[in-house]
Amino acid sequence: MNKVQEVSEQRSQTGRSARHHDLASRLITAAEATITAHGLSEMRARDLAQAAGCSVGAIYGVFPTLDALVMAVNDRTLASLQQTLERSTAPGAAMPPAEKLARFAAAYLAFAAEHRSRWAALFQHRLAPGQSVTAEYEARQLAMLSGVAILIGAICPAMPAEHLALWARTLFSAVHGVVQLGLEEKLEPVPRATLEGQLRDLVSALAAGLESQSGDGGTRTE
Amino acid sequence: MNKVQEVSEQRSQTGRSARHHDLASRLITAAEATITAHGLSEMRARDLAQAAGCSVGAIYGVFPTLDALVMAVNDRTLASLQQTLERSTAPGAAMPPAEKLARFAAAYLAFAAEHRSRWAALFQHRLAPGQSVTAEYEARQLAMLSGVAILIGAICPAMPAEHLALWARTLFSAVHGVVQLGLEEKLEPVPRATLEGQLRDLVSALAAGLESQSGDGGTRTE
DNA sequence: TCTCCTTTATGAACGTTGTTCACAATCGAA
DNA sequence: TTCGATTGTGAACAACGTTCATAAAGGAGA
Repeated sequence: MNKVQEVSEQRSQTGRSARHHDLASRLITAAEATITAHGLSEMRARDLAQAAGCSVGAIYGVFPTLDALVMAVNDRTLASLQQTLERSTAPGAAMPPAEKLARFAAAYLAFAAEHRSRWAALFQHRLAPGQSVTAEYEARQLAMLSGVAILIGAICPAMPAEHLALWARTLFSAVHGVVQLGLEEKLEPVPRATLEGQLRDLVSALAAGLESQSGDGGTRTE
Repeated sequence: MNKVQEVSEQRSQTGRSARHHDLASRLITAAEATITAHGLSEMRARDLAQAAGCSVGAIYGVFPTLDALVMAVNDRTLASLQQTLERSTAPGAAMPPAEKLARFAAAYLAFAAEHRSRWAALFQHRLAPGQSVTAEYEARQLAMLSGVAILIGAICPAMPAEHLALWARTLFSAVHGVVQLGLEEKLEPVPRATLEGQLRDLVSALAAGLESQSGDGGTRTE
C-alpha cells in the first residue's frame, strides 16, 4: 500500500472504504435473510446482488468468494449464540452450577430451534482446504467453552484447568450432539419437550458423575 | 405391470433386471470410492459414469437422482457402522456394562476417524424436502440405538423401556457430538488420544450418573 | 432365424450454478 | 475541470445435475 492510498483512506469518511463497508453490510444482511428464510442451500449470487442492489460482479469486490460471505454470516450467528448462552447462565444469580449448566443446554436448544437455518449453517458450511476461520470466530468459540469450564469448575473445584477445558469441550459437544441429532429430520423428529428432557437428564447425570469422581477427575490419556 | 413383463422377468436370469442391478452396483461402488477418496462434494455425475462404464444418462435409468445414489452409499456405510458397533460391545463376553458402553463409544470414534469421508457423508447429505429415508436405514438406526438401550438397561434394571430408549438416544447423540466436533476442522483438530479420553470420561460419568439416579431415572417431561 | 415392438443406453443440449473479465462509470487529487 | 486509478457492470465462461431426441438392443412370436 502506497502513501497516497493511506492518506486518502484516513481522510474520506464517505469515500471508498465506507461504500465498501456499506455494500458488505447489505450483502451480509441479504445473505442472512436468505439463510433464515430458505436455508443455506438456497443462497444464490444473483439473488443476493439484486437484494443488495448491486451487480453480481460487485460481490467479488467485497468478498473473495460466496463462502467468505457465508462465514461473515456465521460470524454474526455465532456472536448471537454466544450472547444468548452467556446470558442464559445468569452470571450474577446465586444458583447451583448444575442448574446453570442445565439452563445453558436449554438455551442452546432454544437458539438452535428458533434460528434453525442460521444455526445449521454453522455446521453445514465447510471451509475450503487450507483456509482457516476468523480470529473472532475462534475467540467466540473459546469464550463459549470457557463459560462452560467455569461452571464445571464450580462443581469440581479441585480439577486442574486443562481438565476443565477438556470437560467443557466434552459437555458442550455432548449437548450439541443431542440437539443436532434431535433436530435432524433424517429420522422422525423428536418433540421439543422430549429434547428438553433429554438435555436436562444428560446434564444432571454428567454433573452427578463429575461430582462423584471429582477426585481423579478423568481425562486420562494412557 | 402387464403379464408379459412379469413372465419375462421371472425367466431371464441374465436379462434386464440383472443388468440393471449390475449397473446399480457398479455405480454405488464408484460413488463409494469417490466419497472415500475425495469426499462427497467431489462426486460428479460424469466421473461416476466413466468409472462405472456407462453414459451419464444411464445413471438416471437406475437412480432418480444423484442424491438417491448417495443414499445408497449411506445405506452401506450405516450397515458397516452398525456391524462395527455391534461387534464392539462383545455381546458374549462378561464385562461391566459401563465398560461395554465405553468400547461402543471408542468403536464409534474409530469408525468415524478411519472412514472419515463416508461417515461425514451420513450427516452432510440432506434429503430433499418431503423425501424420507430407506426402511433399512431407519431399521439400522433403531438397531444401533436398541443395542445401547440394552447396555443401559443392564446398568439401570428398574428403568422402563421408553426411558431406556430415550437414554440410548441421548447417550448415542452425546458420543456423536463429541466425535463430530472433535473431528471438525473448523477449530484446531483435537488429537485422537484426547478424543478417546473425552469419550471414556463422558461415558463413565454418564454411567455413574445413571447408577446414582437409577430410581427416578429422569426423562421427565413436565 | 427373422421381424417387430418395447425397453434401455447414449451423449449432445438445457438450465442454473459460481466466478471472471473487458469495458464503462466513477472517484479523488491536482 | 481534467486525468489516472479504482470500482461497478453484466455478458460470457466453465462446470454442474438433469433431460430428451435418437440410436441400439432385447426378447416374444413367426
